[in-house]
Amino acid sequence: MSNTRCDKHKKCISTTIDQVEKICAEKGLRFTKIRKAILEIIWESHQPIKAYDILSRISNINYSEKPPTVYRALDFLMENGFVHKINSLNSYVGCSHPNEHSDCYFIICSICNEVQECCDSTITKTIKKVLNKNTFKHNHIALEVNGQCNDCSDVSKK
Amino acid sequence: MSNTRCDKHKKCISTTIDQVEKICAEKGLRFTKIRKAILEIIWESHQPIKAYDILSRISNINYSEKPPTVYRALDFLMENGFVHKINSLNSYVGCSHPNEHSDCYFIICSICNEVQECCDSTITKTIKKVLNKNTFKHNHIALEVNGQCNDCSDVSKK
DNA sequence: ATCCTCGATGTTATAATATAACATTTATTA
DNA sequence: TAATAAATGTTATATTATAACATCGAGGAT
Repeated sequence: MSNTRCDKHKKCISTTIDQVEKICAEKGLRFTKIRKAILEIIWESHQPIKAYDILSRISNINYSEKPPTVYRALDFLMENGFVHKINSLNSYVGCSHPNEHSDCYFIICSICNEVQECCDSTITKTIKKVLNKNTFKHNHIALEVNGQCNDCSDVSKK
Repeated sequence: MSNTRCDKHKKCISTTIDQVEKICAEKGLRFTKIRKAILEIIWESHQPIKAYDILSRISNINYSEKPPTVYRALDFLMENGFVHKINSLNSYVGCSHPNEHSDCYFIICSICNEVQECCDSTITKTIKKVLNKNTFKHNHIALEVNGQCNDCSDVSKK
C-alpha cells in the first residue's frame, strides 16, 4: 500500500521539507544537513520507520553513522513537531501539518501497516473535558488506534 | 506519592487478585503461581513498573528467574485485560477493573510518576465516531496523556 | 493408573531499542 | 578573532524484548 494514497509523493515530500525549512528559518532553528537527510528518509514512505532502519538508510549514503546521530535528529524533529513517534510500534512518522497543533492522533492498520493521522478537534475537546474533571494539566496527548483500514478489511472480506 | 491514594492498599491488592482468580476460573484460564506472583508485584504500587524491575523483584523471591518468565506472564496478563502496558513509559500497570471494558485510558504525572486510569465513555464514543468517518475497524484504542496531576501542580505553584 | 498431549516453564543466547559520556567540530556572537 | 554554545563524532553500554529449543506438569482419553 505504501505510497498509493499520495499521488505525487515526491512533491509531497519536497513540499513538507520546504515547509519545515521555512518554519526553522522563522524560529531560528538549525535545520542541518543531517536533520534534513533524516527527515527525508522518514518521508520516503508514509509508513512509520524504525530508528535503526533510518540508520541503515543513512549509512548507505554516509558510511559509519551511529545510533546517536539518528536519535539526536529524531529528538530535534520531534521536539519541534516535524515528526511523531508511534509508541506502540517504536517507530517514527513525518507530521503532515507541522506547526498546526501539538497533538496528533494515529490510526494504524495492523494488516498493511499504513498509519494515518486522524487529528480531530472533537476528540481533543472531549479529552480536555475529562482532564479538567480530573484537574490534570496536560502537556501531551498520545492516541494510537490499532485496527484495520478500509482497504484491508474489504480485502479480508473477499 | 506512591500508595497514598489507596487507604487500604493491601486490601485493594487482594481484592483485585481475588477478582482475577475468579475470572480465570470462569474462563478456564490458568492463573499459575508465577502469573499470580507477577501480578502481585505489579500491584505492590499503583505506579507503572518496568519488566526488568519485576524481574529483579521476583529474583529476590526465587533466584534465577529470567526475562522470558516475566514477559510471558505479562503477555498472559495483558491478553486477558488484567494488566495494561503504558507504551510511553515501557511500563506495566494493573487494571483496576478487569473485564469491564477493553480500552483503558491513562493520565501520567511526569512529576510524581503516578498513573491514573481515566476510562471515560464519552471519549470512547467520540473516538468511535471519528473511526467510523474513516471507515476504520478498531481493535484497540491506546490513550496516554502526559502532564501534571493536581497535587503536583499545586506544589509547583508554591 | 498410564499414556498422551498441550500449555507452561526453564534456559541459553541474542536481537532490538536507546542513551551516557566525553572528544571534536562548526556556527554564532561579542 | 576569540569566546561560547550548539551540533556532531565516537566509544561504550544500558535497556527492553524475543527466538529457539529443552523440559516439566496438569488434565483428558483409554
